[in-house]
Amino acid sequence: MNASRLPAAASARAPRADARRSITAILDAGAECLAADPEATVAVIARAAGVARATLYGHFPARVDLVDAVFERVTTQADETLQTVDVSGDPEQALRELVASSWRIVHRFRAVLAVAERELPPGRVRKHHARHLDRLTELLTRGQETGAFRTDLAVEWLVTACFTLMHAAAAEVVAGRLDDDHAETAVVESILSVCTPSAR
Amino acid sequence: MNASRLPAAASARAPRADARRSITAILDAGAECLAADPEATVAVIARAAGVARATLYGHFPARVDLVDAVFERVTTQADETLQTVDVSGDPEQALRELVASSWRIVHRFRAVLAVAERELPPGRVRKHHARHLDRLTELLTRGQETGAFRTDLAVEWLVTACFTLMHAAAAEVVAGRLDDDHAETAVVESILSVCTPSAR
DNA sequence: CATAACTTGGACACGGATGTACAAGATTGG
DNA sequence: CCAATCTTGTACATCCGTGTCCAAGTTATG
Repeated sequence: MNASRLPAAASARAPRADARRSITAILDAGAECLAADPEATVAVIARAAGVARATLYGHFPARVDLVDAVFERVTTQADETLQTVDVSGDPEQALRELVASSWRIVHRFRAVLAVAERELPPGRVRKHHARHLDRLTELLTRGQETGAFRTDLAVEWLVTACFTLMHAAAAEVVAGRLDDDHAETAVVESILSVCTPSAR
Repeated sequence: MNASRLPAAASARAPRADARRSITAILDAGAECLAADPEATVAVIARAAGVARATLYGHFPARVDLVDAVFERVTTQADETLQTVDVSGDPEQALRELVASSWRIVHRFRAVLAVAERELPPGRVRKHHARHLDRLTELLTRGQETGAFRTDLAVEWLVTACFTLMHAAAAEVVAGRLDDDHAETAVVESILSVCTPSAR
């Protein structure tokens, strides 16, 4: 379905500089557009990328392929950013820092996650997301073992709670009901409260 | 657009028993279908209601009208259920009970909320939702005054956190990553941890 | 610079959802 | 029982997004 005029996937070799430029433009625009509107049209994304629709279809045979590529790219970039956070020290402090670094990213691409969840084959999402889940899971588990975090709730739930609260904080900022500074305090403190053993 | 053959909105007076039956059937099916799939088609909903598509359009001139009506109905029913919860006693205990009663409802209709948020004019959602927000806000405020709940975070944020955690728990149950009992414990305990002053 | 690789714009087929329009039949309610 | 009210099936007009196909123009690259 795509081997005639335009190089897609892993057909021949050495894509031209030309093509590479288009591809990254499309991927960038894709991330942007899908983040703003999960139902963004292929046509819209192409226009935003400053490229003809036909060109886009040349590189991504179907919408699904585009979404998948965008999703992969976004998660990869996020991963690179988050790898700079040191999570090996004091669990509580590490969680503070990880959350502070994560919540804006989590937010910026929540919509991309949503579209991926809806349009990609089952499992694909979790696979790409694994790194992030794992990082948090590991930290929380370690914290549970050292007694820094509560053990009466399952790690999986704690992970979910963390992500959820980050999303919520970000959404509130977008809605204008919370400013950046307060949001960061709120999300960090709330998450700590949830993960920490209650002294009540 | 709808005054010729079928009675819509508030046209003439006294709709026939016949019609009232259809309407409630449609509303029920609408809630059901939209809860299962936010993108449920008008045709699907009509079929589920055991009614012809034309009949549905007779009562709800456009998809939007249907969604609005379903949303209103759902929030109203939820409100009736939640009014049975006594929130005048000990704040902590009251919050426990309110959350326990709420999260299943929140869950059952989270998708309806989603569709309403996407298809209804801005503001419409918050208006219908006001009762629920208010109830929680009131309780939390009272608790802050009596010292039962933390005051270092704004009530608005605490409200958001509560709703968010309920949604999350519901979503986990749906995804099969959490069973009902554990979910209830998790959501109640987590919310309490967030709202309660930290003794750390 | 010549050739292969890439882009472009527009036309088109297709499917699915929305909303309109009727004419004929079934119910209801006074 | 009769007239107004409802329902139904079906057909149709529209719009919109996806994906395909080309022929002609551009651009990169050995």
